[in-house]
Amino acid sequence: MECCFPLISDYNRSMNDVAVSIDNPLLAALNPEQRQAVEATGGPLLVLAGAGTGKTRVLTTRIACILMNKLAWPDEILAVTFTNKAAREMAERIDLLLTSPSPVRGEGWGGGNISARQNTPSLTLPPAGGGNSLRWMGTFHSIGARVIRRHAEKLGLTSSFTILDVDDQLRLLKAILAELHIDEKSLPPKLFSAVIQSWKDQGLTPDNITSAQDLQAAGGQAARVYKAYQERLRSLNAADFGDLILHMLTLFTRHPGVLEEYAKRFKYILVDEYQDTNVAQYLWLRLLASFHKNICCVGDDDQSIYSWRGAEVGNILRFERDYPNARTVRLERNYRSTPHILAAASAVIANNRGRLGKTLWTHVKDGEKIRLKSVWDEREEARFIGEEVEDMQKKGIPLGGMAILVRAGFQTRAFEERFLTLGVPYRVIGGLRFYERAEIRDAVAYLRIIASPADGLAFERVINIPRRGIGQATMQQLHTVARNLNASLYNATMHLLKTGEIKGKLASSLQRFIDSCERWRKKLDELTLPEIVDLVLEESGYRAMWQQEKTPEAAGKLENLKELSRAVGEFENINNFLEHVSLVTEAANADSNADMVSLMTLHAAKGLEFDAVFLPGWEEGLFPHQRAIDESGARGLEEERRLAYVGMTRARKKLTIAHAANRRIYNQWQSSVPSRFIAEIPQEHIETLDGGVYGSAQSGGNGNWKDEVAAILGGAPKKEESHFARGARVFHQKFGYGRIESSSGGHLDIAFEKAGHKKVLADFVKPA
DNA sequence: CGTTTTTGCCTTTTT
DNA sequence: GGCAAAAACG
Repeated sequence: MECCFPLISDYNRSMNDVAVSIDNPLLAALNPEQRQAVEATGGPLLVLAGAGTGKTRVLTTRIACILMNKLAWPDEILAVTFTNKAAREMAERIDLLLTSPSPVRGEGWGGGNISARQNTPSLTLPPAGGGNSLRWMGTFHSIGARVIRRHAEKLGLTSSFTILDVDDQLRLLKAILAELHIDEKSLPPKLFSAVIQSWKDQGLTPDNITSAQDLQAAGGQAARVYKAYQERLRSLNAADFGDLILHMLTLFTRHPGVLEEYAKRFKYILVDEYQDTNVAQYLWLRLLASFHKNICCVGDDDQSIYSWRGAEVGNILRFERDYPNARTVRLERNYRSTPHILAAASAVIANNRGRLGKTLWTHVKDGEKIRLKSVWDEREEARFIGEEVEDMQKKGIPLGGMAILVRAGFQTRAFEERFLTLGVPYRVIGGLRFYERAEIRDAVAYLRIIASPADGLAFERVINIPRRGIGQATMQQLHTVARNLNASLYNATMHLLKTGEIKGKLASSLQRFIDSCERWRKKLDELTLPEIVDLVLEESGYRAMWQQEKTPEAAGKLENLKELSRAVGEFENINNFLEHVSLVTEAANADSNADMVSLMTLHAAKGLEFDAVFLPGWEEGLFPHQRAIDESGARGLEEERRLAYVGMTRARKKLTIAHAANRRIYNQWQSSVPSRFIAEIPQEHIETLDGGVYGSAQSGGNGNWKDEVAAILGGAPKKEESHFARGARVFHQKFGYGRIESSSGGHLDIAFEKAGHKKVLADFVKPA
């Protein structure tokens, strides 16, 4: 998709070149590079902002300066982020800059400090960008939704289209697979969902699926499923997350007039976390920037950790080629970490190739070395970190200033158990989000039916929750009738009731459901939203359903429902609320101000910082993760390394890395070798703690300790089993290459590439 | 149609 | 090993 926008002119040039006044007090608080990035308001600008170098500060000051110098009105600035949190934070900080005459001085109020941040339940907050009337500040998806609603009819939708969640998507795909007679077993809906998602990330509509490789995806079925899926979405007046970007591209390329309107409007475009943009987002930005060309992208190629979600580091690497007059500013002065931490992180990331390259430095002189701890297994790891946490707390570091960052979700369990026995307060960040909880989705589905009865997916979700005696057979009948009449499930139900085709108990049950919906809809005008929610939860019997269940989970669910009815009060109407709930996905963890240790994945930690950071599980196979290497080879390994870099640079003062010799994964003991990333840290930045199994092997300080470790492991119990680790690639004389699925007592369960699944004796297999 | 049993998952997941 | 979704059963 080439940029097809012909209206390139320089009519606005003179205005853009007005220099931001030097005596601006906002600039006084910046270092020279930051100031450059803020002052270069005319033309394309790439800001390479290393971890902890104050990129949010640059972005917000830049916007504040543009406004103060009246280079543009607030609604002529487009500022895009990836998360609602980032958008909200930016809005707050711009407000602060514009209202307080003398800005807060001091080094780096750089990244977000979780203990200082109000992590309030965002369900109740208004959409970001409200306060300072920056109407076009938000996430790619929220801006997409807004643009698409405005021009919905050009895309075959109405302005009230619904945004599907992942559940809805899968349910829809499942129905389509059934219609197309595609076997769900061999080609599961999830596979199609992934392929379609990745196509949308690349900006490919069904008509654009032409490459041989794409046409073969998912057994050669993906292209036609994609087509059918998009048709179904349109007939349901719905869009999925990917569509929120893809439809904008379609809109802009098919209707140049619309593109012109937006491209002319946005005199300044700012993009946060540019390294995380996918191709579709990249194309979209390029179209919008084609007129004024005042696009400022801030990012860090070393922190690109979402390629598996379609992010293209290439976007940042090619910026200078795409915008010939682009300026590049590097932010390299780090305001967060001590020298040892910075040097270690820099040394690790230096092993990656194809970087744009930055050298972080700090004026801070002192600071501790990184501490490295070897432990026997994950229980000892948890015990060690638990002790350290208590120790640091005694020394005055609040629990809220500590975090344990893991590669994979299951790792948090050992720590949770440990903290529970120690009585150390902790919180797990990530995991199930508020709106993803089943009870919230159910309640929202009821609201969706009230707001738009044609919402068949919502109808299907709750028609039998609580139980109304409507099962598969009835649903099938409803679907058939709906298809024949070209009507919604809701209308089909009404039709069947009218004609008397459904009788008896079933009919009265359905009738009651329909009557209730009608009644609730009529009340929309008289009652407030919380009253509506309460009414629906009460009259539908949904709340009663959970009240009858006397489990602790049920109590939690009722709490969440209460929270929901409280939260809707903040919204003007039901549609505002529904839009918000589909686009905002943050956990409503109530008392986030409490002093607690944070447990999260490395991915979830991006953008945060802590006084003390613990990085457990630095073992080959887990980190770098075997699957990343298997699936993406050298590229996968480099992304794992960036993840290591992100993790290390979260720490302000204390950084502790740990690795275990043995780890139980899915109840199988697996012995492991320390992560190669540990070996990439220069010795002079490491302090090796004793007490571990092979602490002595390392303290020798020779470069060969990896071998020693392997030797020690050779003597560890269950050697045979660990020799063939789960996931390891092996070779068998008869069956060829394969991957170990499981092993027990010398018997291996192997998925061979050619021969399929086989059980074989370990003796007949050797590592590939 | 609703219950019980069996099977199949098991890296990360900004919206 | 543990959990959720499908299949089998009543």
